[in-house]
Amino acid sequence: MSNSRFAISLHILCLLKQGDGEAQSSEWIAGSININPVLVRKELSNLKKHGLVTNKEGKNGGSYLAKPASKIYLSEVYKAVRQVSVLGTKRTDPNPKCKVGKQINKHLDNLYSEVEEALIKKLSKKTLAEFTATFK
Amino acid sequence: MSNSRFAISLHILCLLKQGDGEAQSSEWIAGSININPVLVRKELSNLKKHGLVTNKEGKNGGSYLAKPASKIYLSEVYKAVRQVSVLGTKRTDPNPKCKVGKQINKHLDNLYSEVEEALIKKLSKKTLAEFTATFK
DNA sequence: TTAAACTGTAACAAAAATAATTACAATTAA
DNA sequence: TTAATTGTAATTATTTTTGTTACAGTTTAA
Repeated sequence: MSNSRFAISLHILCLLKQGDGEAQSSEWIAGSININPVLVRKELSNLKKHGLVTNKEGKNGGSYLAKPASKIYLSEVYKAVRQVSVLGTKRTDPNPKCKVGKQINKHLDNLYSEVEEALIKKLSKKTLAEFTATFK
Repeated sequence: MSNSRFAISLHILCLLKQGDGEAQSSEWIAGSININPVLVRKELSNLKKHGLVTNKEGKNGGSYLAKPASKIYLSEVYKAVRQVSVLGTKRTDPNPKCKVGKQINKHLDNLYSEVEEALIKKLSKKTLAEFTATFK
């Protein structure tokens, strides 16, 4: 993952937690993260799809957490933004005529799954509430 | 990490292990991975810097493992190619005028370190020999 | 009932990261 | 001394990521 979706989503969630139930606009959120509001809306839409946020359209609309911060595990955030494997992907396929080339992808996939599992396990031990608790 | 350096490096190491001490040329390696030989040479140069491979220049030159595959931990491969944090990086800095924006990077860094530690721990449990052992 | 403040999303453009290519000097074996 | 190889710089091409523009749809409230 070399994009910044995890960081952006977590930042959004921190702001919503801090907002304490009040609807926060994507414009305001974008201002804190310092990115384009459209990107924020895209991430919000994704977080919504994964059940982490809810929102209101229209005037005075905005977003807020869909459940208490103490019930949001960081592993959920990871799963929501996850696209490719932790250890990267290759664009071209290896040479199937080579013994190693032919089999390596399968073995890499297995390895990546194991590693990702460990990562998710780690993230599932921390909640959004715990993460934000250390903010002074 | 959304580039494919880990996969490429591991692929190289598998080929060298299979090559059983004989020098393998970057051209041949590139053919198995199906990428440009110059990229292979760059990765080899990096793996060499990290003490995982050795090579011979000149005619009949090429690369081979610097130590037994049973002594090469996958965590070493990860550390050799690691550039940015597992969970991604953001290009722009958050707004320092915002309470959350001001502090989040520090907290993200801590979180990333913890997660990466878990990942490395996982990878340090598997050697190159074990990884290649399952290749038929 | 209409204007203002929002979200949602598509389409396109810009910027950055990644990979490929070309070129050639340096090294070594035979 | 020639052929096969590494090492590496410079350039180009491709892909991914991010930003921008535009506008339709929703909701509130004057």
